[in-house]
Amino acid sequence: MSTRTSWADLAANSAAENTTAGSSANNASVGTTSAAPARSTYVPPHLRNRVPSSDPPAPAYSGPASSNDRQGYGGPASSNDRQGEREVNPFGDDDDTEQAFSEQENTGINFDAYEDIPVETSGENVPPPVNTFAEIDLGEALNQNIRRCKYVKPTPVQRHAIPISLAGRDLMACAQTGSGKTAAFCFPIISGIMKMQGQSAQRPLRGARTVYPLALILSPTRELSMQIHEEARKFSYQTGVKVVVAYGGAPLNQQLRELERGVDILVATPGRLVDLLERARVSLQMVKYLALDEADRMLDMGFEPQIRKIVEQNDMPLPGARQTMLFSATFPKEIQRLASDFLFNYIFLAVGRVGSSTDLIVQRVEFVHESDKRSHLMDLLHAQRANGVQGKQALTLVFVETKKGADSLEHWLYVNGFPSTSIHGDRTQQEREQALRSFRSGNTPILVATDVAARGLDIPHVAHVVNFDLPNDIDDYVHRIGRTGRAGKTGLATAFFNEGNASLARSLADLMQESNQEVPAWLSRYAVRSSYGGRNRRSGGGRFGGRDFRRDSSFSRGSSDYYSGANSSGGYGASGGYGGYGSGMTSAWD
DNA sequence: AAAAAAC
Repeated sequence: MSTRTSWADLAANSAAENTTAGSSANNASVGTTSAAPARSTYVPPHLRNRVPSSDPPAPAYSGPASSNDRQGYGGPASSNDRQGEREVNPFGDDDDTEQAFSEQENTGINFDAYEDIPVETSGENVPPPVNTFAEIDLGEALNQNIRRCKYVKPTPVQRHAIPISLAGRDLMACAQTGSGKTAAFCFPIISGIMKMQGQSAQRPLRGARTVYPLALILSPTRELSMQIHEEARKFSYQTGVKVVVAYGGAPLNQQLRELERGVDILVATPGRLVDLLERARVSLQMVKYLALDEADRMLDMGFEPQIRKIVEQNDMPLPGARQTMLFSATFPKEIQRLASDFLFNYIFLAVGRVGSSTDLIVQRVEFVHESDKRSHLMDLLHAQRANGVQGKQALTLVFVETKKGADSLEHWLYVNGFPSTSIHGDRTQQEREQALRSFRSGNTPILVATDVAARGLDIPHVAHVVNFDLPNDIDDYVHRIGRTGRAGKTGLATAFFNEGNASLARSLADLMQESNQEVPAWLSRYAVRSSYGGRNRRSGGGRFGGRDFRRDSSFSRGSSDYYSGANSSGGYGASGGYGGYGSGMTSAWD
C-alpha cells in the first residue's frame, strides 16, 4: 500500500530538488544582482522609530495586500504581474490533481483511535472543536490543497486549534510529536491572509527594499524551518499567499532575492531573522500572525534573548494587536510562565496522542557501560539487518550527546561496514542537508545525530531511534523518540543507560510507566535512589503533554496577575471530557 | 557541560 508515501515523501523529494536547483540557479546570478549588503538603508534598531499604529501609513500605495503586489522594490505592481511566472506545483502532479484526491488515501493515521483522545482546554470562551475540514470556512483554494495532501479529516490538535485560531485567539498548544501541529497553525494563517487579500491594505514605505511579512513562523533549527516552509508551500499553492524561508548557513543573497519577490509568510530561524532585521530588509510592522514551533525550545535559556529581541525589540505589533500561537509536544511550567509575556488572553490546549510518542513507540532501556556502547549498537544493527523491509534496511536514527561523538561514531560505523552519515552543528549546511536527504532516501539508512535532529523533523520510515547517549532532560528524550512512530505508525526506541544517566532515571521510569512500557527493575531501583521530583520531573505529568500552568496554584504566589481573571473558573474544560487526572499532579516548581 | 542559532 502506498499510503505511507503520499505527500510526506513528496516533501522530501521536492525539498531535495529545490535545494539543488535553487543553489545552482543562484550561483549564476550572484554578483550581478544586489549582492552588496544594504548598508545605505541600514538603521540600527535603537534609532528606528516605532511607528504607532495610529499613524497614517505612508501614502504611495494602496493595493491589495496580496503577495502579488509585493515584488520588486515596492512599486505598486498589478496583481497580474506574476502571471507569467508560473507557481511551481509543490505536489508534482500537474497532470491530474484531482486524481490523487479520488484515491481517498489518508496519511496512514489511524483515525479510529482519535475518538477517545484526552483533551484539556482552559481560558475564556473556548471555541468548540470541529469534526471535519468542511465545517470550517478556510477558503476554496486551501480546501483544495488539503484534499491534495490527502487529509481527509482533521487530527485532534487540528480539530481544536484551528477553530481557536480562526476565532482570532492566542493559543498555547501541547500536542504529541507527529500529530499534525504544522498544519494546525498554517491553515488559519493562510486562510486569514487570503481573506486579507480582498481588503485594501496599505503598507508603509520605509527602505525601498524592506519587506513586510504578514505572518512569522519561527523554529529552532534550519532543517525544521525548511520542512515547515515545504509544508506551508503545499498548503498555500494557488492561494496567492507567498511563503519564504530564511535561515543561516545558506547564501544570504538567494534568500534576499526570494524576499524581494514578495512574502506573506516568513518562516525563519532566529539568527538569520535578527540579521535581516538589523539590515532593515525585513520589518515586522505588518505581522498579524506569530507562530513559534517547538515553542518551549524557542524560549529556553539559549534562545530566549533572541526571541525577545525579535518579538519585543523590533516593530512587531504588541500582544493583542497580533495573534500569537505557541506549539510544542512539551511545555515545562516555567517556560509557560515565560511564554505568557508574548500572549494575550490565550487559550491553553493539550491534546493527547495518536500517531505519536507514547503507546505506538515501544521503548526499551538497556544497561550498557560506556565502553560497551559501540559493540552493543553493532549487535542491534546486525539483528536489524535481518528484518529489512522490501530489501531495504529500516531507517535507524542514533542520537549522541556531542558533535565530536557524532563524527567519531559515524566514522566507526562506516569502517565497520554500516552505511551511515551524520548531522550536527559543526557540519556545513550543505553537508547537513545532504545527510538528511541521504538518510531519507535510504541511501545511508543510519543517521548519527546530535539534538539538532531531535525536534520536529518528519522523516518517514524511521523504524528505530537509538539513544546511544541519553539526554539530560526528559523532554528532549520525548522529542527524540518522537522521530519514530509518526502518524499512527509503530516505532521502536532503544536507550543505552548507565551510571552517568542516574539523574534521568526517575523521570524516564515515570514516563515509561505512563506510556505503558515495561520498566526494568534495575531502572526502578535507580529511580528511587535518584532525584526526588527535582527539575527532571516531567513537565506535564499525567498521560500527555501538559497542563495549563495558570491552573496551578503554586504559580499564584507572588504573582497574582497570572492567576487572576481569565482562568479563575468555568472557563476551562469546555471541550474536555477528560477528568481522570490532575489532582495528584506535581508541579515542576514544587 | 552540550547543543542550537548570523556573518
